[in-house]
Amino acid sequence: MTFDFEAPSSASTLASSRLLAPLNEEQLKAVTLPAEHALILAGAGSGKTRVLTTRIAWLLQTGQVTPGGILAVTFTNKAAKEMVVRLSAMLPVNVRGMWIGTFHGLCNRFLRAHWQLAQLPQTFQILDTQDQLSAIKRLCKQFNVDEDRFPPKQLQYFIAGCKEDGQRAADVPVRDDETRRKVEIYQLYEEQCQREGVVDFGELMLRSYELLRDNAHVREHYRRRFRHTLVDEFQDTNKLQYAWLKLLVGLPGEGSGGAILAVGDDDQSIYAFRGARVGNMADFVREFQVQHQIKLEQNYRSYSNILDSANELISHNKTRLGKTLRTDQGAGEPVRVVESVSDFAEAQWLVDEVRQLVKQDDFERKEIALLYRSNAQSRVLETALFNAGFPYRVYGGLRFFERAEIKHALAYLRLMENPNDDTSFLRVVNFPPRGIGARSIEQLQDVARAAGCSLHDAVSATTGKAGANLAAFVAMVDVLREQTAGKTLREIIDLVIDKTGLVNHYRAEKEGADRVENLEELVNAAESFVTQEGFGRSAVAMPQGSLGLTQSPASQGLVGDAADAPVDEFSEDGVTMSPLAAFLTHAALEAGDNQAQAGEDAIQLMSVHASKGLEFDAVFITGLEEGLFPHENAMNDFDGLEEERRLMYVAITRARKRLYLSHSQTRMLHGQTRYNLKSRFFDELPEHCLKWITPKTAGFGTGVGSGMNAGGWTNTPAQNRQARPAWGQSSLSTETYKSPPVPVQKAAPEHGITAGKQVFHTKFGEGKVLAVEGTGTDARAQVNFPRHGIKWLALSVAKLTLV
DNA sequence: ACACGATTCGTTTTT
DNA sequence: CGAATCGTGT
Repeated sequence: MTFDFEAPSSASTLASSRLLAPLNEEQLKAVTLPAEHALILAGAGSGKTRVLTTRIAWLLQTGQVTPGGILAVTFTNKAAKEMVVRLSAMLPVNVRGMWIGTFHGLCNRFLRAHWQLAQLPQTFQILDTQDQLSAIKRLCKQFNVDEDRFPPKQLQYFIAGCKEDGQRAADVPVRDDETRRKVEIYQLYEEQCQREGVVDFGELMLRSYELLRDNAHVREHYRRRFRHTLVDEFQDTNKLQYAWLKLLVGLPGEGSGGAILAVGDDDQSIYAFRGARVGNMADFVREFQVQHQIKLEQNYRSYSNILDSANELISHNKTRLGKTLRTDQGAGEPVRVVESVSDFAEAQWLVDEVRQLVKQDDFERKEIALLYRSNAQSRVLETALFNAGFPYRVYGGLRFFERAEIKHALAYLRLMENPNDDTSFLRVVNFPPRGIGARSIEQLQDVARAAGCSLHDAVSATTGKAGANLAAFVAMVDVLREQTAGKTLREIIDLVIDKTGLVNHYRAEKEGADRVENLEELVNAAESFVTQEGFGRSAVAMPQGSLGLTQSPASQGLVGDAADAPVDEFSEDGVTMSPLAAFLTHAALEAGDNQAQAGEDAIQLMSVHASKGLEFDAVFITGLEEGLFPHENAMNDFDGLEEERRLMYVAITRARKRLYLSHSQTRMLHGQTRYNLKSRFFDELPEHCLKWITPKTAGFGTGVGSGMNAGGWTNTPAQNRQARPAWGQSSLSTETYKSPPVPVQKAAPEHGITAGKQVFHTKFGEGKVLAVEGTGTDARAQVNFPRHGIKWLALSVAKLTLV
């Protein structure tokens, strides 16, 4: 094996070979690429993180770069943290010198260092999604925006979308009145944020982008510094993030920039709905004239029945770069396919199967995942698991720093840092209640508006009893600020939650025990944030010179930055962050875990989206039905179905040993029973990898009523409680281990319209019935008309005739 | 200011 | 069906 890097010392050759030994040929090639732009197409389970971290380690080990020359970008804090952990396990390097973090974390770091250039207050605060929404609502009220015509949620979506595309209000093309108004509001929102000294997530990116765009010397500084930029999950980057990378590194011919190593998998692009642009991969190859493209197709996770299923499914997508996973692990068990009569039955069956997995097959509970397309589906599963006494853990709820009581406490802390933060001001000005009602606040807002100042500054100009109460509130915050000067973070937070009356307020509430506990937990979180400082801080701008390059040019120890330009904007001011400021940033950028269920060995429940990047010994993909998965709402945009298929691909490739695919004939949705066809994805899987293990019972009449069916599961009372239409005798096969017959009669028969049938509509013409739901006058049918698309039609209204 | 009925509206989500 | 929000009444 030959390496084309500069002659290393014998010691580092040894060390390198130790690093490189566990790699396969593809991985090795990727890790030891020359310092040029490269794209790694890393299939699921192909050792992507290993390549990324080994690449960094190898670059350092062979002396090609110093820690300061490394920039590694990820999407989640978890991924960033994992990279740091694995890297430090690989070699004793100063991880601190490197910039490893999320896009937003790194942008925050930029803006903290260059707050003046970015025209931000030094103490700017970060709005999370909730804060942003409430800021928009407030704005709408102030400017009398019709909230029916312009729902705040939609405005939020609009603004975030603009920023993801790198557009300021002035850049948005206006086609119609509605857009014009939205853009106006966007502009007003921007002004409000600027006045209050707050930035939302999109703004962190956009402001950082503009900073680089508009300041050539800053841009040059970073381009010279970062010799190697590594981007994880590149398929998830949006337009702005890619533009940011282009500025930060520079296109070929633009001089001093380093090399980008982008790692991604177009088949796992499942975030187009929030602005991700898979096209960035192709653009990257073109614009950076990428000469090195490597596919990692060796999978170390799953048996081939699982992998072949994934391969076959994804091959139905038209727009892909093309990639086929392979494994040496042998076929393994077949993929099991299960059909249930109802979502309750499905849940019950899952519970029984899980029990068997644990009892007989020695699966650990935490190695079993139940996946679903939408979070609403977790409820039935939870109920069944709960009744069976199984410990389980649901991902995707409120996270720690998003809880109301925590946000209240943080709002006080933020006000101490930045009194102009009106969002925080309004959150706690009357919480706990201190006699400042809506009337007083309106009055205050009028004053603030007239004076063009923050609510905090307007207080002194407010008179009367309201004025006195407000003055008292402001005084309290001011006193807290003074009292906590020089105190430790723990002491500060202790003092705040006590003196503001937060803890007492929740103590007095009958349901408040959890909230008190959470507030105490906040104190602990602060404590460990301070003591662990230096670990897991990758996404956070940290105090005291950890931002090497932001030191003044005269100072020593700039890593990886030999030729330093005299840039006086790089003041040390942005670097000296108080522990409190750092903690607030941490809270905003890292919302924390959602309640860890006591670290128990528990079954894992999560949406397919949330499962990306994880793996389990056994995976159940539930609710594989038309309309649900693929989701009906996804069928509107043209890439919708393909993204659903990628989602399914992600789900399948989570499984190591055993995979179950489950669908149900009926499902409760919005309080109504829906009759669904099984997902089209079943037709896209290789027959020989599958095994149908649901007995093909004769529909509801016998299968449910008999209490026990051929599959061996017992019906619960819950199932029997379910109202059910009278089913026509269906001629379902009773064979157990065979492919299922084509979708059978699955609709209430009274109108004769059933899923799968061809119907005729006077206006839309001929179409195929996809689903039928409801009964009597509520009955609706979902019909796919070739010319007019998929429509829901009320059977009592629409004239549908069977063809 | 708050509590309680009425109503509305239901993908996916990280930062 | 169930949550989250809304509006009215005390």
